[in-house]
Amino acid sequence: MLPMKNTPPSLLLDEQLCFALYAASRAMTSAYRPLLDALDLTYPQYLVMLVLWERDGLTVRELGQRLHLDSGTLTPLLKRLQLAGLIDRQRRSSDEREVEIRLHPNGRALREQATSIPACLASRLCLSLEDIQHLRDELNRLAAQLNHSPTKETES
Amino acid sequence: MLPMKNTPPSLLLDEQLCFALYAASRAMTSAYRPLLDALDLTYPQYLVMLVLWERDGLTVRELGQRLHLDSGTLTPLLKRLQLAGLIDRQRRSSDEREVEIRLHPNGRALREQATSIPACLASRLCLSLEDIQHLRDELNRLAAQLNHSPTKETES
DNA sequence: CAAAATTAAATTGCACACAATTTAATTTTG
DNA sequence: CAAAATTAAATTGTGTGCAATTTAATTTTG
Repeated sequence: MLPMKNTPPSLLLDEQLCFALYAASRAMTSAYRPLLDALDLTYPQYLVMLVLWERDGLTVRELGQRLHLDSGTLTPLLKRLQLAGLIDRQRRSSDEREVEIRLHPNGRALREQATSIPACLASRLCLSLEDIQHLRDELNRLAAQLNHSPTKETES
Repeated sequence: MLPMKNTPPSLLLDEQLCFALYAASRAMTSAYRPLLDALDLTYPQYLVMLVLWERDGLTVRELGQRLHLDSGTLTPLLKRLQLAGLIDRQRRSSDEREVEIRLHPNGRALREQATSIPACLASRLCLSLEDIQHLRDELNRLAAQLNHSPTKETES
């Protein structure tokens, strides 16, 4: 009775969820850029600052767990934040392998200038707060699915 | 009567739509990686091939419009695809400014090996096809919103 | 306790993204 | 038609992402 519409997955670009994600993510980063330029931050640097404003004194490893980034990405990024005078990096005396990241006063103060950014972006989406939250939750579920079911299970 | 829940946008990482997008997009790319490794393609290279499999003989500019990428990204990527023997690049005689990208037989043949990839990925999402399509459409609307309302309008 | 295994950062190398500039070809305009 | 403006790629430079390796510190184990 119902229209049998079982279209198999195609190779058409515009039908790919992956491309919609890729394009939307880059569009979002581009939308942040002019706002972050005013704070002299890149988008990934902004994410690091969000984490540190929530909880200061994390290690590189803990930052990486929060953002799903490894030391190959974080180490040079954090060096740039340090050079900009926003953070401090120092080895933990309790475990010299770990590097603790702490906010400098400048970095803590920068938070004030960032408070208006989320609302500024949200206003451009033409979506209700509920829709935004729902979309965010869907994306988080999606990422969790992808991260928790790797192609090759590491057989125990 | 209804619970007044008008939470203002916060700076908490886990409440940001932008981070959900950023994380989901990278998780998606990581999920493609093992499948694309078998074809010796990176994810952006795969997107270029998707476009060319749909319509051959586009210029760098047309490819860029389709993927929202500029020549700074595409030129070296296309050189690598050419080096891999998948495409051919040559100036248009009708307009020597333009470079036309054409599939090599190898590049055309690679399509067969790619046909199973979308279904393979879709199966990992634990979402119905309808849900996937709906999410894709929402993301496309979101990207369109962000791309069509730049922060600084270029005053005509 | 010393050798082996593990762990955390850093480093190296490659491939994007993207702003800004350059080069070359075409189109517009005075 | 020639100079000016525009356009398309390429180039240059910076900053991610991420795999793979290296270095140094800690933990585990025989």
